[in-house]
Amino acid sequence: MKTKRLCQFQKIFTVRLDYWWPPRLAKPGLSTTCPFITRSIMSEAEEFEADLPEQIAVRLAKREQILESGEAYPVSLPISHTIAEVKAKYPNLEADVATGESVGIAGRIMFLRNTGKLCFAALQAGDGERIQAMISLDKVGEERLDQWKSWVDLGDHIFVAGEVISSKRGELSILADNWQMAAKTIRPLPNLHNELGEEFRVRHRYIDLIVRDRAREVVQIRAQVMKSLRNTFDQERFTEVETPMLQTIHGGASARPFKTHSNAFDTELFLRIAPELFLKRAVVGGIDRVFEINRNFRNEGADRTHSPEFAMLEAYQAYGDYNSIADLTQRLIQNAAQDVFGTQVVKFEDGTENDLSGNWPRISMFESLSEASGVLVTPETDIEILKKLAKSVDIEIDHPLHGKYVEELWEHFVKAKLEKPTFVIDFPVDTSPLTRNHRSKEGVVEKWDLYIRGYEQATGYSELVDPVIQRERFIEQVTLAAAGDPEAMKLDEEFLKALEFGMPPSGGMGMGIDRLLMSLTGLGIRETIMFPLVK
RNA sequence: GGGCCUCUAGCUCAGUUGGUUAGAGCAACGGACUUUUAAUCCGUGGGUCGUCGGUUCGAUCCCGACGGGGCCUACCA
Repeated sequence: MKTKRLCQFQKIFTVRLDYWWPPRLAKPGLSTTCPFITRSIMSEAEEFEADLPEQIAVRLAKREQILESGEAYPVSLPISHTIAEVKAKYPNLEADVATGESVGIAGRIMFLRNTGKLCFAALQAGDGERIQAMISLDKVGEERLDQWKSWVDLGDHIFVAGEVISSKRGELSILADNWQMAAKTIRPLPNLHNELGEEFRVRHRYIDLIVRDRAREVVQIRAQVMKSLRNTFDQERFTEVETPMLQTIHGGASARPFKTHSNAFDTELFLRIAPELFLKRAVVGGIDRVFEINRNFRNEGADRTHSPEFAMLEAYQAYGDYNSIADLTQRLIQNAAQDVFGTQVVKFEDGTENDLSGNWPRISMFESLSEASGVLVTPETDIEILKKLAKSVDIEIDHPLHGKYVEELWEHFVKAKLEKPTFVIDFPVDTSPLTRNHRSKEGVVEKWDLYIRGYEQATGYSELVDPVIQRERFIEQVTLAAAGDPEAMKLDEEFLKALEFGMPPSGGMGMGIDRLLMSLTGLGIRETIMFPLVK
């Protein structure tokens, strides 16, 4: 596929050189009276490479013809109204009415019907609004009508000036006094009557955006969700910052990083897997309520819920804890649903609903696991008992950490049964190196994961701010790394130094924006990201 | 990483149990049409059947490798 595309591209390139380099002489058969009619598109197209895809050769030929008598890509056009403005001004015209108002509009041709002396075209603006243009012999004259018929293709950007009327069929239209090419297209739009395949849509998102309303909607929804999140943070007096994406030590999460190299510093750099350690430095510095929405990069598998680069939200609140930050998270999501959809019960395309309203339950990881499995599981439970339990339900775990077993077992026994948004609270200590020990329970930390529709949506902590314990936890991680766990964190001395200058007690949270969009729309991650990475 | 499936025209897809010339709709080209909405009518062109190799008298079809894509599984705060 790739090589085929490349070949086509090279062909076009070759054709262009061929055209521009030896200055082209006047065409044979060029008539002084009516050049556009006497030279057929086909004979023009035959001058191009024979194996160039036919429709592209034809359109390149049309482009040349247009350029000979004017502009195919004019720099500006006398546009007086958007399509939406014209439609808003005349919402209910009777059939066959002339308004007397002249406008100039532009749009992409999405429908084209050329008949003998009257041509119709549906022009579409970027926002998807459409209006009909009518090109008639008595308004534009024979020459311009013939040019319209031979030069204009589906997909072209066209400017039309004329009176706003309604057609005999009652459709709001511009009856053109004049028309002009706004941008000639070289490639044909795909067949608009069939659904495009998923792969085609992802690889050609710009076409998807042209032809599919929902694709445009998702882009708008995403923008509105971002705006709503920032509004909520603003209301709660949080400050937005941006922290390094290129880091000398990757930390703040356990994931395999992308590596790169700085020539200037002659040093290995990592694309960040999380902004956490820098945002905490900001809190140390006195930015008490801080958040960042930006990209994280993880060099791991990609599937319906994972993308190698993904938008991440992290927020830290001084003098908050994992309860206050859970409350904040709930408000962020509920406000987003309310702001964007006007309801906290969002509806998906397949008819299912996602009820985000009310106060979300908080369940304990150990208690819910004990209940679901019928085996009492606590931080003191012998790891051999956990191994036996895992074996009894065919879960294979090969990991030295007690907490890893607890989490895996919890996912097996409880996760799938969660329907409403739920905070799962109080995680094992040994898998949460950046989290404060629970204020009253032994062996667990003040951490929650938020699950919505079975996906992990967000996570929150009472942040570990004791620099001595933090150092111990890091050393444990480094020991794990030495033992071959590639995801274990590296010791970040600069971060520890910052903590030693005193970080106030804080709550912190992280949430995947793409997954939030999934929860709000029911779409897969490759639909919520406009241009997802494809090979 | 493991398993299964898939790749045919610009797009969506048929089809060939291995056989002369690979089809449809839309799109394109030529023609007719002053109210079309996937118009209609007449005519025409367009394909290295993902790539390379093997089996065969003969391969788009069978086999293998490679490449693209998908699904399941594993990994993934």
